[in-house]
Amino acid sequence: MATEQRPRLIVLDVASLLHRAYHAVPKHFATAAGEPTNAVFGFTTILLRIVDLLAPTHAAAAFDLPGKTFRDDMFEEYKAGRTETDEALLVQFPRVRELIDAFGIPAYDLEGYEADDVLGTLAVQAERAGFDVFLVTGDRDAYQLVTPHVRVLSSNPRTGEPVIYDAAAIRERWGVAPDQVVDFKGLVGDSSDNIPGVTGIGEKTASKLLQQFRDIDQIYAHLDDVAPAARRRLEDQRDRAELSRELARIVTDLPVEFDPDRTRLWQADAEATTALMLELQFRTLMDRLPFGLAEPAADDGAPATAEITPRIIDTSAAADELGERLLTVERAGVFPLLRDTRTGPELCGLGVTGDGASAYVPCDPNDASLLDPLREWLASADHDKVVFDSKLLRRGLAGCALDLGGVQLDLLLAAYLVDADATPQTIDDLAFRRLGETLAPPMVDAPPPNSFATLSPGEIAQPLAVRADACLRLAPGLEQDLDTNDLTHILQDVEMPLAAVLADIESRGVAIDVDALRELSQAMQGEIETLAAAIHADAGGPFNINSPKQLGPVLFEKLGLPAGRRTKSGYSTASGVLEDLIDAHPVVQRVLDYRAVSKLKSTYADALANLVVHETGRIHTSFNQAVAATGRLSSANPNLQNIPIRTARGREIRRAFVSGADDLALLAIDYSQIELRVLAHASEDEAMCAAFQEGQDIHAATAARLYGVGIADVTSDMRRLAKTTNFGIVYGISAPGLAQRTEMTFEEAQAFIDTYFATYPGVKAYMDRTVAEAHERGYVQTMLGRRRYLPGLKARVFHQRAATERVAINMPIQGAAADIIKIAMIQLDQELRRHALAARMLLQVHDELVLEVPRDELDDVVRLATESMTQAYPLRVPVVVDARVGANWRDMEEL
DNA sequence: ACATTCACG
DNA sequence: ACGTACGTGAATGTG
Repeated sequence: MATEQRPRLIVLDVASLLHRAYHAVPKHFATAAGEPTNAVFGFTTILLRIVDLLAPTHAAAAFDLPGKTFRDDMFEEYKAGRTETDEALLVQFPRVRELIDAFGIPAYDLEGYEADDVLGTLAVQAERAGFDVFLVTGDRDAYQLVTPHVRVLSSNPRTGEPVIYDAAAIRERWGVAPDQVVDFKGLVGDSSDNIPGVTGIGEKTASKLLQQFRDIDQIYAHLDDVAPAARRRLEDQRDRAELSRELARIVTDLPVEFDPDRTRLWQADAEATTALMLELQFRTLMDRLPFGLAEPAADDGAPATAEITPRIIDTSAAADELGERLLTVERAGVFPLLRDTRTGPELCGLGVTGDGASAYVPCDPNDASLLDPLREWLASADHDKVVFDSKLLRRGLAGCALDLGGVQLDLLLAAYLVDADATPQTIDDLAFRRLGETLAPPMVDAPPPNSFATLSPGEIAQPLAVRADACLRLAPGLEQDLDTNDLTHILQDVEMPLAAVLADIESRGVAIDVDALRELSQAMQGEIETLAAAIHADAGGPFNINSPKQLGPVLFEKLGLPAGRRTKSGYSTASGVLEDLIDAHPVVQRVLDYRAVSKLKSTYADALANLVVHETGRIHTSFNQAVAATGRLSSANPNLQNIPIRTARGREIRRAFVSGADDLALLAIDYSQIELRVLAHASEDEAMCAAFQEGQDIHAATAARLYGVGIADVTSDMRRLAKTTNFGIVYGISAPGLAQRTEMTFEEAQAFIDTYFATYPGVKAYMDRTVAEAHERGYVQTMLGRRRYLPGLKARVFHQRAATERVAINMPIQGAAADIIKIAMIQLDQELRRHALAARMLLQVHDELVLEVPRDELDDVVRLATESMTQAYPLRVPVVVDARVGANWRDMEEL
């Protein structure tokens, strides 16, 4: 049975879109005359994207009118507490209205009502008239309007990617049906509209209640069946719940009339549009309008992007043909569609562009047979590929047992090297910044694992091909920038090879003893409850110990402890502050203990256990190679670079990091004082170099010199102060900073630093030189040439400038240490393979590598790892590492 | 979304 | 003359 294609209407919540655009587009977008245009520009871009995405036949725009609405009469506080809208945004409202008029999109509004109500009314009428409706708004109230033919189009606030909400998507997000959305909001409230809701009831509880009882009235009819905590709150706040529900309810029977003729696309006024686009100086956008303009731009703008029509590879014959063709292509852009799983990214499809042609190869993660004919080309070192984020692509391909060779340029890593403080999150980001283009159609999310949703090849082929093509177009500019700044060798010899090593490390994962974690968690829970009870007794009543806002008044008002530091929002209760008050009241120690145990339980014991892949007992972190401005790696999901070590209780967590089998051991090798050794090398300070060359304990040697005593007469206090100062030096020391961290006064700290510089004059000279050079060039660099730009050096506010100067001192040292361990990792990986050893790296923690090693390989691996780490970048002082071995990451023996 | 706190190097 | 050192990520509470 042929179903007739329904006409498709989009209804724009203009204010909501404009707000979103205002915050998404850089503020420097303005006309030559200085009129801000960033929001209007962003709005237009979003509109064009939506039109590309949905191909609507009709469009309408909904506006709010200034003045009171019926909701203000219901509730005085409605939308109170909103911050004033920026002037720079306000002036763009009339502009966007002009634009919409010029596009021929009719505007709907009604005094006393909000855009939401207009949206709702139009949706109801249009659906009745046989339309498919998409409500374009960031306002989640609109979910209540969803029906089989009415959907809401929002965007992911983080990525900006469009998301279509139908009944299933709402259920997935909130666990309720569209007609329960008002009840949901009634319980949860909405801070942006100042809808109160029931305090103490959040999304989780509301969702559970509504699944059980359908709506608020039913909940109140069956209060006896509600858990006591929630019941008390519901009983106390019945009025608020009911009022909130009514505030959230959208009116759908306003006296406005949906007109299918007036809303038909496109009835643009070509002349008015052209004039407006010229006035707003939107030259690049003019080419992208889906309708003709009155006259071509006077001077030619950027050439319109060639139409990209990827061939969809859906048979093995087509795949064979593509595989052969690619072997004749010199350079190709490759862009994958990936989805996140607990084991890592999973490949769902591949876009390839090269030699003026493009293709899309779908890939079922369980059956990658269509990619098989591409195996040779993918692996070939002789066929250049340009990609964005090669580590992610490698991991996706590895899941399909495919290798990647010939990565000639990784755009993410290139952009990171060119300016680490402005690293793009996505290729869309990079294209926007470097080409001034908004890539269209937008990238789509892969369907989540275990979902029945699938993407049709038609939906994804174009977005992937466009991005594969963008890779090729972005390459020359970045190659030029790398070359100009002498960064090419770091990319080729360090970052890109490291990406391959990291992909391997991440895929392998690290074994976790889940039972150990669960036991720890239980013990901690008991401790937390005991401590909480004692703290509440001390305080004379219950309160949330986790809330600094509640804890502050309890300690400093109710119990009258001497108040110390303040934060923006009240008393500081940071551990440093509380530690000074330990003797003032027994509750203080309990709070500190409570904090410590809660932290361990929630951040480590529970979080890690939840991320273990059951089938393998392992956990897979992601090392981010392009976030830290100094060149360091970072680790996330989970962060395995901040596993506790400093306290005995914290170290328990490390017991759960184990080798994957009895015949394997964990080997941890860490650099000894690598940053100070780098400092000694870079500064060529004679005394510091000598101390290292003689193999002295650097902190003790420093103390001996500072206090003018023999190294044998250094007390532990002297050594401790010297150690703090040595660290401080690397951070770009300041007297207040040192005083803060020691018992010294400001004056003593200043004198101490002066003595330090007299002791190590080469260090002082190096620091002065570094800062002077930074001011001259506007950037600092590591020994390898990795750069960091420091615009903050020009700050006129002293403390901002001083802070940037500390960054200038720290980055070359921290960054060089990062460079060194990166080189070591690449070399060690090669050595392990060259010697056909099964040992592999598992983790990098800035100055430490953790490996999993067959016990019979231990001797060889310790030798190779030590060699790789100490010889990675020879310094004029010895580079020293310490090795430890054990069955877990806590109980290790020195070698 | 932002602030506070705290885990690591 | 900054209640602060440099670099990260995560959990929690709150607007």
